[in-house]
Amino acid sequence: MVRARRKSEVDYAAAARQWAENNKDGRKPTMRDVAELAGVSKKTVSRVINDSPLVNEATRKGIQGLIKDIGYRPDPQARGLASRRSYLVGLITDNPTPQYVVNIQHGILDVLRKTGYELVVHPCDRKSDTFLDDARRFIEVQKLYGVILTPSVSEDERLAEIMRELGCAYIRIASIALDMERRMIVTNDRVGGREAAHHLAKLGHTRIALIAGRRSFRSSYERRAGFEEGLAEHGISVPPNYVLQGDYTFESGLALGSEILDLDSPPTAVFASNDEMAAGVLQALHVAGQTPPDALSVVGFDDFETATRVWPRLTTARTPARRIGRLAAERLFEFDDEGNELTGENETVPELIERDSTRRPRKAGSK
Amino acid sequence: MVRARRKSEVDYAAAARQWAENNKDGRKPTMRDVAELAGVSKKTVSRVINDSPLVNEATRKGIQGLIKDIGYRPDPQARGLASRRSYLVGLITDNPTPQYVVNIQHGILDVLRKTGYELVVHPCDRKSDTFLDDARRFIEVQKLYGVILTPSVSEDERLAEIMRELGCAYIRIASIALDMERRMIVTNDRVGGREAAHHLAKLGHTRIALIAGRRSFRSSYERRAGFEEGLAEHGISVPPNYVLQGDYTFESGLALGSEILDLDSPPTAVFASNDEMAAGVLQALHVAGQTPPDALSVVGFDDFETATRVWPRLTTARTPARRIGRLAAERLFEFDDEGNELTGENETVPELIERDSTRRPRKAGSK
DNA sequence: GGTAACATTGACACCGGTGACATTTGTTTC
DNA sequence: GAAACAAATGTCACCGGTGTCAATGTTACC
Repeated sequence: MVRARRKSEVDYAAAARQWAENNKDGRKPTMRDVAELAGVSKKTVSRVINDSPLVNEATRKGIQGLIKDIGYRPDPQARGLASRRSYLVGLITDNPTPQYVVNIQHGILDVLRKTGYELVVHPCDRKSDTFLDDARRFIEVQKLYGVILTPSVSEDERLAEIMRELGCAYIRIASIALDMERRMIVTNDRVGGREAAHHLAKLGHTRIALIAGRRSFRSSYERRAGFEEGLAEHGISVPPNYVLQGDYTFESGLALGSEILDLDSPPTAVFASNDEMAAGVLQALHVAGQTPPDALSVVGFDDFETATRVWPRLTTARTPARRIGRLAAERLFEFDDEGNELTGENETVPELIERDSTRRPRKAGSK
Repeated sequence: MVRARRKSEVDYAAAARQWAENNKDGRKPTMRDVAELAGVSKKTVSRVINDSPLVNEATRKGIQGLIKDIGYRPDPQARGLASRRSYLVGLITDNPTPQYVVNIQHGILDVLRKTGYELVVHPCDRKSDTFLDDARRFIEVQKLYGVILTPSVSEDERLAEIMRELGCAYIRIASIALDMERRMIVTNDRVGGREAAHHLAKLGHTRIALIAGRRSFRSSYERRAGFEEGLAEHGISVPPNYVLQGDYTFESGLALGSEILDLDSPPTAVFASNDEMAAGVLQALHVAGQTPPDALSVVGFDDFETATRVWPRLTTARTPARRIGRLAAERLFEFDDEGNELTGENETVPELIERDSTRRPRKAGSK
């Protein structure tokens, strides 16, 4: 029972003091320093910082204390070089909405901060013909621990294939499950579209237009499908001339907004597939001297900053971007290629936020 | 003259072919592979990839070709470990405006992409009491090549002192020169404030309110000072009850906007120290059922996305964030502790963008 | 022809860790 | 009390480069 004494002549606290004295010049301690002070081999220290179970409890405690006292930090480069990995997480994005990207970043960093990993950002252009090569090089050269992908790059199968080939853990954020569960965070945009539809239907709208998002984004399809499904439940459908093709930019919303106004029999409401386009529609109305929501109810999607900056403030389906980032990062760290159960959530569902950009239609019994 | 032949029996192209054949299993080549194929020592290869002048021209060309052919990429970890540095650039921010941050990031990456360096992002909270320690650890542990600091962390002298102490190159982005020229990118916000003032004065405004930005941001002071200076040139001054203290957030603009409306004798124009607050003021007007710019002219600052999303679109002084990021990164790479001349620009000047949120005041002869 | 000066290259330890495997010590089993 | 085993720790080469300094071959100059 009482063992411990074998070598615990070593007084870790004293060792720490000794270091403080002998190191007036402020050299950063290395693993070797720790090992010498503790009277053990580097390997044992290595085991301690890597939480190996093969270490005596007393030794572990002592070394941990020593490490703390002298402020030792393992060098990620050296660690990475020896173990052929790195302590970097990549974020590959090509999303046009800055607010989305920043929120995702914050969410990821919420998790990374506790881990000692760092986030390397990598915006890219999916249309560039060097896109795949660039991404591969990035991942390979940096030996990334893992990568988080946002729409629309997250939807690129060729990229996913590369990740697999390189054996790099990755999490894809997308609006449907494109991959094995452990590799996905799904933002259920379809539900968001449905909610938006219900909202407008309940208000009494029947003549409803739809502005679709950029074709290369799967969310564009999901949001639309959800919306049409939702309307269908109320026996409403969107006629072809009420379906407009946008690209998720404010400018497209602006242009399409005025197109809507010019229609022979304009709708009483529009669902724009994101806030930026919804903001564009609102602006088109203003430019035309009309007053939303009286002239036209507008529903957006995302609830990023823009939604509350415009007037009237947007009714919109919220995409909890920061939370999505957090989930993605958490999942990355419990990433598991052995196929064990994963614990965390992996789906977010948009919540409809009702604000001022929607109201009952005029004709259908507005007050 | 004709030497070259000494050892150039080595056929680099053949060596490359040989590699392709013997490496069916797709191992990543290392410097050693290159060296062996080229029939030289690792050190010589090292010299080639580091552009050392101590290499024979023919040898250099040959090795460069070989490197390209077999797709060799030096390992940044190994390189960094040996030379006690890294190929990472840090971006430390605490700016509340996502659009600013993303644009700065893009600007930096525009430059980094050509270099092989990667960008590690590090938002922080200047008010946290571990802020300085966290930053120090980040820089020290990652051995950052350099760091770019944005307002307001860029204005923290204690942080700058740490950077110097760690011998880490850094660039501070701020609205005045707080440091040696080679360490600064100055965004001349004062001029922006002045331009805004001239604009309003020329329109005929005399009763002008001012919403100041967050006190902890130097830009807040500069924008205000510039604005007041500009007005002074027209013999106008801002009375104390027209000066309101905001914090650069939309919400503060919203709240202060309604305060302005409640004033006994309201101004005919407001200068909000950034677009977010200006957007808040516009919204306050809308909420109160008033119509800008007739009711009140509003000038913002920054010209980020928000400026064009709101209605009326903001007249504002543009902060070229992406360009600022670019300049900062360029400067970082020509950073020079020897005090040689620096070539690049290190100041940006805001440009006033006139849009729809300003017009002549009613009383003073509006049409 | 001898040698100094240069241009070019190489040898080798080392950066700070980890992996694979060996060793030591204490405990159990029979 | 020897064998067998488990727990705890150590040894040593190696990850893929760079720094330092020495070695080599050439050319220049007297």
